[in-house]
Amino acid sequence: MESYFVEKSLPFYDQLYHKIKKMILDGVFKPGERIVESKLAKEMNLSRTPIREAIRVLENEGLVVIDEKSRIIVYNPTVKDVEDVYQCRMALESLAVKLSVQRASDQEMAEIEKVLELCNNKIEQREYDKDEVIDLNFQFHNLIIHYSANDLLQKHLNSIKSRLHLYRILNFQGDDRAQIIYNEHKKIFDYMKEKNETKAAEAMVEHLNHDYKHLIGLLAT
Amino acid sequence: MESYFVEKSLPFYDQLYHKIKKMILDGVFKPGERIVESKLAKEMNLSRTPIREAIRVLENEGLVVIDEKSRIIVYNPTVKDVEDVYQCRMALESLAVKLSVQRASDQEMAEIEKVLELCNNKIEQREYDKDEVIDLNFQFHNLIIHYSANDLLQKHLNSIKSRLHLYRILNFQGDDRAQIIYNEHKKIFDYMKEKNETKAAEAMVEHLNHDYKHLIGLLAT
DNA sequence: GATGATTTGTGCGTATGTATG
DNA sequence: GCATACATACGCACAAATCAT
Repeated sequence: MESYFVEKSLPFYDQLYHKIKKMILDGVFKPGERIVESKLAKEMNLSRTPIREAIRVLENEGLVVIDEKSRIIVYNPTVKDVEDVYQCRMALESLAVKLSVQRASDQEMAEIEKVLELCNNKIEQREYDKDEVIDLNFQFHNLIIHYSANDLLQKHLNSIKSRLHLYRILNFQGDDRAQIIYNEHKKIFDYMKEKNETKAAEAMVEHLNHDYKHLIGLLAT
Repeated sequence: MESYFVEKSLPFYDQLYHKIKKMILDGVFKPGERIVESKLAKEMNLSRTPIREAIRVLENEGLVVIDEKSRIIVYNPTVKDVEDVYQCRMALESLAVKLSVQRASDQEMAEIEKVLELCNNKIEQREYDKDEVIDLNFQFHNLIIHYSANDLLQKHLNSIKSRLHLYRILNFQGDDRAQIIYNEHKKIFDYMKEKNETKAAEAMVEHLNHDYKHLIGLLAT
């Protein structure tokens, strides 16, 4: 009978945290835009209390900022912020790769490889769905982070990923880097397979550095 | 007249966040202990509303955990957590050192050096105040982090520092490592002065690794 | 500016769930 | 199992600050 239990739904403040976060990352609320508690409350059919709790969490994560007049503003990154984020990302994701090399099982490695293969298959088609490729690339990074088996590392990288998502909303119009990215991912993975964590980490840093340069290029326009 | 303005005091939820955090880090609330909103509210002479908002932030930072019955529990680290934290700390503080080498002005470098000297002076006395030395060591790390001039990095390291503080409460009885720590700090700083960021970062990782080993040793007992 | 409408900060009441006896 | 005492989740009310007219 145990499998028939009913999930107790999460408290509103928790659900709201995820929901508002998603709205920001999906661009429903745009960077620099104001969020009004009372309006949100009305739209969601809830009181302001759980909404305020969710906002405090988003504030702590840096996804919203409280201005000097207590208004809630969606975080609006500066170019310096992008640099800061990428420096941290390189430090943390290169750690993630090293740990994954040490800790990922054969099966887990096979999973990462499968994502790479799928990505390669997509790219080889003349007409492929860009979003699918983006998603596979995202998965590649996520799997490595996940198999690093370091909860705190995952948490920090999660908050970094949120910010990256925001940058995408701000500027996303990729010229076609799918092939380049695939090659770089492949290189990282090959070193991982050889259990060469140093080289794998270096390849990751190099990859992220290209990504950074590319992003900065877009932001300059 | 402009310099005579009166500071607008921070909202309660914000003050409470700092206050409750301090109480946890000072050991007023001990790891594993329960915190009861309504009691806190009574003690502080406030309603539960701003307290709840502060708790949500502390929860997000991992300093308190909400258990399956919605109770607030002070975070109680496991040995695995210590490993996780130190891995992240090494990745991030070695980045901090590298950035500081690139970015710290001569004056800022002199400030770090002064902290080191003060520390050395203290140690050379037969009878010195341990807490003062601990504080100076803390300052050494803090200055390096600060002069890295990367806001996000500082934020992540701040949350890591909170956790380290908790470990101290759990187990703090240092056998005397003051001299060893000073030597390691000196080594890091000497490389910084030579603008050798790679060596400085390596020395930092080595230093933190010793720290980690030491802490694990204490936790084992 | 003065006035009414918003919006935020905070207190409080209540329902629901949990522990205790 | 029931009754009582707490705790938490949430809605609601009101004051102070801010905004708009």
